[in-house]
Amino acid sequence: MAQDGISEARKRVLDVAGQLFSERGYAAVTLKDVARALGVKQAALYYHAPGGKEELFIAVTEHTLNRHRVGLTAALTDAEPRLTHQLRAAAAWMLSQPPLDLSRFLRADLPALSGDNAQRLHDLAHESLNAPLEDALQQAYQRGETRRFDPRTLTVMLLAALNAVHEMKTPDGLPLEVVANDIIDILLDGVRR
Amino acid sequence: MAQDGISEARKRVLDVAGQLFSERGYAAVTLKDVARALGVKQAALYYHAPGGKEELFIAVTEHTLNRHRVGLTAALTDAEPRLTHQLRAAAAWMLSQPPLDLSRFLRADLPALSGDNAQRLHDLAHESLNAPLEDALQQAYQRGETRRFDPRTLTVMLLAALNAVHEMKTPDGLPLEVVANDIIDILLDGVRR
DNA sequence: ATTATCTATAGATCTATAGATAATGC
DNA sequence: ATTATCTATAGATCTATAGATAATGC
Repeated sequence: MAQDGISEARKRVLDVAGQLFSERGYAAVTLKDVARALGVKQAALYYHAPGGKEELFIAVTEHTLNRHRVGLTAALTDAEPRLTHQLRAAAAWMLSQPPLDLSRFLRADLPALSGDNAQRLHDLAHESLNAPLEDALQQAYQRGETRRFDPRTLTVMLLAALNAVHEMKTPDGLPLEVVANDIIDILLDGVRR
Repeated sequence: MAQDGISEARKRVLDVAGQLFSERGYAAVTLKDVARALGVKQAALYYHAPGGKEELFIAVTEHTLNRHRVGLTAALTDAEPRLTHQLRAAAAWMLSQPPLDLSRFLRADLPALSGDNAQRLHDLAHESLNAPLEDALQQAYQRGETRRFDPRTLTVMLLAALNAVHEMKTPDGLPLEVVANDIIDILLDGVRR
């Protein structure tokens, strides 16, 4: 067993449930769906989340958001300190993960939870996703790389656009990263001649 | 009764159910929720949609997407034929409507429907939302207003970003349209210095 | 003893159907 | 006759609980 108190079985539950919740959202995924994807019976999930579906969703979401906080922060700090490279690294990270529909998360998933839990996850999402990007944008501005703009708006756009790209799964054509780089080029350079 | 065979009661059902489905998605909205919002009993919905929840969702979605096709096309053609004005008009239209999370729609709502219906709604969504914007972008390119770029990617970004803006409901601060114009400025001009 | 599962089932919720009721329009 | 609702309820699904089982670790 791992020192940090997170067993193999638990990690697998969080990963598999995370994939499903991420894809279809809280309401559309039943505990039976999760159990089937894991190859266990539905009641077995109550061992890992005695509080039931809401507790499972919260644990899964915290797990996912913490992974994003670490991965996104690492991408931004490890990249060459120029906005283009940082955003490309951030985009590559986001595309390596299951799609994350923040809009649905805030508008549909969170309101289905108890007020306290909703607030906590809302804050964690902001801290894990928006904050690192806003900071990087802010610093790029201070380095003189950009004109004046609202980093909150650009961050929301970037997250929404990257999630949407996940959709354009390019069955045949160009790889996702090419499309992601297009997105960043547009955000940085625009399209006006 | 209206000539076009759409009664007042039916229109109200489509509007109210549309608001709910748009906000929380197919799975998260129960027929009881819709009925409560209408002030009727759940069984009454089977008069308007004898086929049940899926049929209701399909009617509602077709209603919503057709409204968008008309509204979006009108915004684009009525605006002065310059990309900035056209996109601002398109943004104003989208923000005047209930939020539309295309990502959730494609990834969570459609897969819950029968294959045929999913395909039809998928096509209608593209025809109503993406196609008008892609055409406008294409024409702007041909007028020489933009550099070369992929209109599909920019359209997906724009729709995702406008939906996300719906979220930043600016309890106190600046009105949504200001944020929407920021978005369009960034897409057209970028932020790089 | 702890971990991770199982079977069986209660209780709640949700979709859908059957049949009745009342108002309006021919 | 058509439109738009209602009450009552069957059947399916979903969440959650109780108690048993088997493997591993002390």
